[in-house]
Amino acid sequence: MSNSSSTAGAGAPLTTPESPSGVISNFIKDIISEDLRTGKHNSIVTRFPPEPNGYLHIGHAKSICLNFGLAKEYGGRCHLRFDDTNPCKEDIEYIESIQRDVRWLGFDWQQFLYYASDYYDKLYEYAVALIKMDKAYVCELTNEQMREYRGTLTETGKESPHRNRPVVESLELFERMKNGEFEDGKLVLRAKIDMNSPNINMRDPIIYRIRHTTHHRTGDKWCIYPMYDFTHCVSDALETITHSICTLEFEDHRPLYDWFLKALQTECHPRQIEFARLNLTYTLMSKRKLLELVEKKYVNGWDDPRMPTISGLRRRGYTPEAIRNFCEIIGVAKSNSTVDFAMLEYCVREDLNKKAMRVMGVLKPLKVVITNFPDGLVEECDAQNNPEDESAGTRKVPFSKVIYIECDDFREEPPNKFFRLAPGREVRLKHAYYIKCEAVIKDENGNITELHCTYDPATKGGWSNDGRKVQGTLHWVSAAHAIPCEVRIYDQLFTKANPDDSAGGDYKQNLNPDSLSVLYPCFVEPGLKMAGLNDRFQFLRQGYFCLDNESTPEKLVFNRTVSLVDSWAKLEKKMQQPKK
RNA sequence: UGGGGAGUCGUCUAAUGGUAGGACAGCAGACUCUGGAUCUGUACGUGAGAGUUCGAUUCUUUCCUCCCCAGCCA
Repeated sequence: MSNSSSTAGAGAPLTTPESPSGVISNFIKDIISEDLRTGKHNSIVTRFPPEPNGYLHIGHAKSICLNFGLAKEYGGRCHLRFDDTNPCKEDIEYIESIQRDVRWLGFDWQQFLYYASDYYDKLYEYAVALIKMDKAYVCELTNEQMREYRGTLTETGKESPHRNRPVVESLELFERMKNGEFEDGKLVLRAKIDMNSPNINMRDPIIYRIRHTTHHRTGDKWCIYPMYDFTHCVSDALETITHSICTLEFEDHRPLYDWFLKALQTECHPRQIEFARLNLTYTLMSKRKLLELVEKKYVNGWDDPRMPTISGLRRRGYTPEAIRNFCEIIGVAKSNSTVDFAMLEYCVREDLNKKAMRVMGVLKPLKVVITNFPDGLVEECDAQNNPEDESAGTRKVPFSKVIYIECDDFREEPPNKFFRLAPGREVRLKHAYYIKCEAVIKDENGNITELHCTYDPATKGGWSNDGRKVQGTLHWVSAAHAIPCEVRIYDQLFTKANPDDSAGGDYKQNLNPDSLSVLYPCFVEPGLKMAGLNDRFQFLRQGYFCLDNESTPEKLVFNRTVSLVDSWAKLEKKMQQPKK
């Protein structure tokens, strides 16, 4: 990897950061490296510009990692700027959540926190300047008329009758707009560009509209609000952004971005670069749809662990490291793409495997009585906390006559390759003893209620000194010491890889009715009493878990972040499938 | 049917005129007190055609497919 980057004497090592192996390049880095090499810029300034009208999701994480990551890698800076120009949809709650999420992801905007609304005065002045240059005018067309005049994709537009009104008239009208003399929608300020442009964005786009709405930051100071296209480029320029990175759908807006800045002759003229937004299988990235899921209670809030939101992933147990690594390995390009959800799961498993403390928890308990184990005796078994990390140490786990094992770990009639417990079969209890199933106890309906097993005292710790081998190792919890708790198992929120793929065109038809399963009582080893909200656990042989924020000391609630790779489940599924 | 983009293993993504590589997913095996992890092996791709060239994913050209744009949203 390092041998290919020996650029033949490119000659500006000062500004060309060493790509440490493992850092993946992309076309944006190529552009930046070139800009630095040629001296176009000495350092870079990027920005992450969310609109505070919803919670951040994993797609935003890609953008955050890109923008902040670029700044970090090239020794520049990245601004956090709220693009708050539409008070009808925005809210202070979102501003707070966005800051929390960006910070949690591990990024720091330092003192560079901005709001487009901070620029309202300047934006107004720039708009006036545009009018004075005869590059903008106040238009009285109604919404409907405006649409007619705009033309279509294949037909050019018509010029507004107000297009050539005198500058002074527009100036006066615009001031009166600002002063609140007109009701919503009555007048707009438009850029005077070209109604015949094949690019619809250039057909005299609206710059300002009237909205008698209280803004979450500026209150009632303004009743006119600038539109995105005007606001964004000006904000970028004011902040001396060097590279304005946005998603593909704004490609068509770039000529407009450049038109404004050229007309206004701003000192700084950032370069807009577009990349493909993230799509993930089995989930949605549309803010509108995520909002609908929240508002119509298909999920339990923005931080529902099934949501692809940062707050949902956090609650689910994902780590910032896992998400950052994910954003790194998926790459950045310009073609629309949909990343396999398995890639995200891979990242969280990889991270948690290194960090998570191993514990034992039984999700679907089956009672086992060790018939030859002394009544009342409690033994302490030594258990490794993390085989991947020696420094994590060991702990003691109590073992006694009555324990719980996993229902799935016993089969009265074991199928081929089932290595777990069955009548007459011997298995190992992790960290404890070999046990052998001697009897299956059932109720009057034939349901298994408990197992009677015997243990071999000579196998303490889980080893046999006679070379005898067992095929399976089970996790378990001592019944007398177990803590009952609730465990929430999550599955995909949607049943289809592309949730938008539905007959009626309604993604909600693809909602997975089994996306949440609540298990109770589950039993976990006693040490888990001390679990904290930031702890991550691997329930041995099951998956990674964390405490849910609804958990209380009286009733522990765990979320399953992700299951372990389960090759038995895979095998079993395959065996069940009819041979073709 | 105007304009703007994009087409590389199943999925992401490299290679910019010189061996099509990596990751995830898949398959097979080794190892293992987690059927985890780890390790090994394996299969799978340049949208199609024509041209330039010793040589094309890369350059030219024709075609095909997909995405975005007709908010007083961003």
